[in-house]
This record gives sequence, structure tokens and C-alpha cells, in this order.
Amino acid sequence: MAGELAPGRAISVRRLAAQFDVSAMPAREAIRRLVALGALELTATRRVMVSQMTKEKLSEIKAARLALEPLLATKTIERIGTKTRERNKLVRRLQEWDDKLDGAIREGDINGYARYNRQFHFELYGASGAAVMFGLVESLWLQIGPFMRQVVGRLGTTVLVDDKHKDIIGALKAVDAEALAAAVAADVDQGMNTIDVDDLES
Amino acid sequence: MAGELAPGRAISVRRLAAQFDVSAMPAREAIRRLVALGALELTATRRVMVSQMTKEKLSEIKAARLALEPLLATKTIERIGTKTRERNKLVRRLQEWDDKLDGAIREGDINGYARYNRQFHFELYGASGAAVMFGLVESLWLQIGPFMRQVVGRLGTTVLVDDKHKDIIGALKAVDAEALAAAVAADVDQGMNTIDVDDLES
DNA sequence: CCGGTATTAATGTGATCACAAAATTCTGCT
DNA sequence: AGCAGAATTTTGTGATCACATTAATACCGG
Repeated sequence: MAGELAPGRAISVRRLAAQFDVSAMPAREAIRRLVALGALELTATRRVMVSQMTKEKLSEIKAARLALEPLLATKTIERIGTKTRERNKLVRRLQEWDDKLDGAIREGDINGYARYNRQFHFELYGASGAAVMFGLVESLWLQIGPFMRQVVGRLGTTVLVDDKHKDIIGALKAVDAEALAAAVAADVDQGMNTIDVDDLES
Repeated sequence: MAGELAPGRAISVRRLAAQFDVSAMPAREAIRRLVALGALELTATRRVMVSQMTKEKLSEIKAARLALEPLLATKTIERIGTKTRERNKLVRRLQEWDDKLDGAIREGDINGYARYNRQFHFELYGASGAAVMFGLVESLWLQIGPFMRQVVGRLGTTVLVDDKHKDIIGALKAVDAEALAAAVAADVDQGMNTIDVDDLES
């Protein structure tokens, strides 16, 4: 999800096992799990690699994210909108992640960007308590992660300065579910539009 | 997905392996895969069982299905809306499944209902070529399957006669994306509303 | 007949092996 | 140097074992 593994990169059981100093079995399970979630894919020869991105997949992931993530954010407001204490706590945490995110963007730190952006969104979605949808979104992020990293690595983090995180935090503070959903949708839309499969072919 | 396994039912590697006359390894992989997709869940003691349904999960699944399945249907129209030949072929197949489905409902055949309803929807969604979203929806059906079967088994298939499949086929024939999305949403909504977690507690 | 305890069976999980198939490296020839 | 083909290594996958843990059953005292 952090994009440490480039699309197309081959993953083998024994190498992964050696890397994490475990036996083959846990490595196998981890790999097959990520295959089930779409992060890794099986080649025709049963080999496993980090999934490649295509225009079609990117468009699908964008549509699915736009359909699900605003919903999750809305559920978070439904759950803790009236609980001032919890809401403030969440706002504080989101602000922390966003601060670190801004820092990472300024410094061109791609690892930091990927990490803090994920933390920010998952903190917001996790607070919804909606485990099923959370799982679906997790699968989408697993599929988009390696590709995003590649693109950002090529274009630089400056293309990502214009996120809508401030709007998200503002809507959460105001307990405005509609504005929150709109801000999340705008953030997803903006993030997915700045990248393009063509960015990797040049 | 067909609901052959009731929620709460324990699944063990060795039993599954014996049942399908394979060794432990493929059974393990299958189980872990279904765990990753949410169909099975791990208990606190590392045991595996068919996932239980809760009001919250049911509500989440409904929301996610309503967000994704109309989208998939729309993508199907985008893909083969203008290709008359392929479209007619799909319509014919959908009609076949729907006929069998009606028969199953009339005869109170729960297995048939589960099977043909799934075939109908997946035929429609599969034609979209949207593999990512298809996977998400598959995961949702895997999670709802065992529960649906339980409820339908208790209430009888007659509660399901009022599906919107005729509307879906009609909209597809008319190449009306909006009407198709609305019909799919209505079908999902109707199907999810006729069932209730309370139906299993009585 | 009931409830708790001891005994037995079943289970998840990590480890390792074997084997065929695929990828990679090496080699020798032009 | 370039390249086909052989030799070697790597790999996925099924099989089986071992061990600790948990569930199921048997047993027995009241």
C-alpha cells in the first residue's frame, strides 16, 4: 500500500520468507492474501507479481473510491458527530497527520506522503466502525498504492499540495455530513485526476 | 455464496480437505482466501467459522451494494450498449436465468433461488468487464450469502417474488443506463429490505 | 439426573521435503 | 559481439509431520 514494491515486481515465497526471517508458510499465506485482495496478481505461469495498472483499472478504482469513501466519512459523522469528546479527538489526530503530510509534501518525501495520507484517510474511515466498507476501501488502496508511488516518484510530491484535507477537517468540526462527503469526494477526485497511466509511459 | 454453510458453522482444514478429497494445503488456502474476502471469520481462538450477520453489517452491505451494483450495471451498458449483437445475447441469457429463478421461487426451491439470482446478477455485472468492482461485489455477496439463505429458508421464497429483474431486462433492451441503474438499485433495495436480522432470532 | 473434572480427539499453524516447471545463467559456436 | 541451447538455480505447490492449544467426550461423585 505504501508503494514500496513497484508494479510488475516479482514476489516469491522464499525471498519474502528470507527477507522477514520467517519460514515459507507465513510468507505463502501473506502472498495469497494479498492476491485475494487484488494487490498482487498471478501470472499465467503461476508466478506472483505486484499488479500492473491500466487505464481501465484506474478509472474503476476512482469510481469505486468515489462511491465508497464519502459514504464511510458520512458514517463516521453519524457515529461520533454528536459525541463532542470523540469528535475532537479525531479532529486532533487528523490535524496531526495532515501536518506531517504537509511536511512530507514540502520536503518531497514520497514515503512520508504515502504513509501520512493513508493514515489520514484510514483514521477518518476507521472511526466509522464500518468494517465491511473499510475492507473494500482497503482493497482499493492496496491496488492503487504501488502505482501512486510510481507516479508521485516521477512527478514529485508538489503535484499533491492541493488536497482537500483542510476542508475535510473543517466539515468534521462543523458536523456537516454533506460537506464532509463532498470534501472527501473532492479529495479523491483531485488525487485520482492528477495521476495518469501515461505518466509512467513517458 | 449459495448459503450451503450456515452462519456460525465451524470450518476446519482437515474436514474440508477430506470432504473434497484433497490434501490439507489446498483446503487451507481456500479457507484463508475466504477469510480475506470476509466470507469466513477467525474466532478469538484462531478457529474459522462462517461469518455471523449483524444489523450493522447488513446495513453496511446494503449501502455498499447500492453504491456499487448500479455502477456496474451502468458500465455494462457503456460497454455493450451499442453492440446490438452482444447486448441481445446478454438479454437472452438474463431472461434464461430469470425464468429459472421464477420457477425456483414458485417451487420454493431455495437452492435454485440462490443459484439463479446470483447467476442473473453476475451475468449482468460480468459483462461490464469491470474486474475490480466485480471483485468488491463478489466479496459482498460472499458475506451476505449464508445469511440470505437462512432467512429465505425460514420465510420461504414467496417473499422474493417481487424482484425487479423484468425492469432490469427492460432497461437493458432500451439501452437506458439511468433506468437500468434505478432498476438494479430497486432490486437490491427490495431484496435487502425483505430480510432482517430479527428474522433469525424468532 | 446433573455438573464439573479428567481424558481423548480435533484443530491451527509453522516447518520441511519432493517434484515438476519456469526463469536465469552459463557456454560455446558463428 | 550475438545468440541458441544446455546446465543450473529458483519457484510454486502439494504433501506430511510436529507441537501446542482448544473443543469434545467420558467419567464419576453427589
